[in-house]
Amino acid sequence: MKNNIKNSSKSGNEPKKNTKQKIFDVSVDLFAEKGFDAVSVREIGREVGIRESSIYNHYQNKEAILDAIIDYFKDELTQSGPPEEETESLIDQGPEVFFEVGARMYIERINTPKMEKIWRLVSIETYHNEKIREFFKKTLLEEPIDGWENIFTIMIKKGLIKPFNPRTLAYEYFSFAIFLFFEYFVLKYDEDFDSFMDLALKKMNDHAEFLLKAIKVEEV
Amino acid sequence: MKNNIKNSSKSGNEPKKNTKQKIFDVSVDLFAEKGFDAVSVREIGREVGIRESSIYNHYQNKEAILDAIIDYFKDELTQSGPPEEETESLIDQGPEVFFEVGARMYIERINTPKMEKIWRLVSIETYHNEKIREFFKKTLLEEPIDGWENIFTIMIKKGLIKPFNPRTLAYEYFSFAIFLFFEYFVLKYDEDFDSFMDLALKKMNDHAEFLLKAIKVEEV
DNA sequence: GTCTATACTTCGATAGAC
DNA sequence: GTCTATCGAAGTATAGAC
Repeated sequence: MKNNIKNSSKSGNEPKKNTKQKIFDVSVDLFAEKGFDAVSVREIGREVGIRESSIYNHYQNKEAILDAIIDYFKDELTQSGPPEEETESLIDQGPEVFFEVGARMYIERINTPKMEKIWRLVSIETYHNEKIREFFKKTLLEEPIDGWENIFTIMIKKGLIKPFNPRTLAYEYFSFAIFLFFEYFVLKYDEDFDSFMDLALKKMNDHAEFLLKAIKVEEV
Repeated sequence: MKNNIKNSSKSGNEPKKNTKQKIFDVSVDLFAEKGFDAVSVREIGREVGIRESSIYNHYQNKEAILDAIIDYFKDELTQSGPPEEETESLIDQGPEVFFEVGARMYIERINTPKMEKIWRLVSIETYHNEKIREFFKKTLLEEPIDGWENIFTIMIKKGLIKPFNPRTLAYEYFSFAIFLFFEYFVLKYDEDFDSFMDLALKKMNDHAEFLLKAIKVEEV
């Protein structure tokens, strides 16, 4: 069944990769490297191995390719989202555990080379494209902030941390993640990184540890 | 003497604004609003009130206008830099005072509408232009981080704060400023802000207060 | 589904008259 | 220093043959 997705021809020849998929993948590469405006449809076609006019048999126009990429990005993020119901029980295991697991879950949203490139694309086109900007504001900033505010509220209720303003805590914690994204995807993308994810995870955990030391209720 | 800069004609007619200056100002407006690539030389000429070909009598090409803007930005930042020598004595007045004054000095680098627009321009073109990106990394990230590391080192030596890793503290403090810039200039620039500077100053001071509470040595 | 050919637009930049 | 006129390059997109 699954193979039918890749090749719908009856004779089942060698599994030639879907051209539409090729266009998608090539566009991710090029957009992430050069930015949307700096990539021409001709260039995409050249990399795929077809004429630019053939692109339009698969996507209505250049913008539609970008839209498809953003849709893919949204889907991947949604799927890798937090289980919701497990939040409470996870908190009960102590704030340290929660931050550790939370950061790992978040960073795992960049768990493939393709997703890492789309993160880059989103980061550098956030201003130039209003759809991306609104998506960034809502899904990558406001929703996480609300989520963390909620988590800190629970922690305070449970007496795990001192009663700071939970919204303040949410910003204190999460703004550091935004900074890490900006530092890596915008400022340092072309530099040598053995593994951004490992490094970011470590930095985020150090940050959480520092924050916790400041707000944790001492055990008696 | 100073007037000669504006109008070098002998007869001293009505003080007509320098065309080169007009091009500069119009370009700042347009680049900050739409981004460098999205603004054409024709559009700049139209706003200035001359043909696009006349632009080239004042600047060698479009890129040269951007370079001039960035140079202006650098000069303004350098001039408003910290006095260096007063750092130590300022620290002696207590960490609270230092953070307050430091944040104010920093935010005052966006003290004119023109500088605010160029901040925006820098923020949105940081990726697309390598000169801007290198400048951002060096002058707006690494140098301030080094500076704050130095300041925290002094504070620790003086016994004002607990002996955390000063570089960690520098990132804990300053990453929040980068986040504020990103949030404002990229994500929320088009929204209603009565005064970004007042709001950012307050947020930065709240952040400093929170940080201080965590690291300050209690007075005995 | 891919190709050739081409329409149409916009861009940065230059030449030369005034 | 500004204008008109124009060039060449590059871009998106479409029409129609195969």
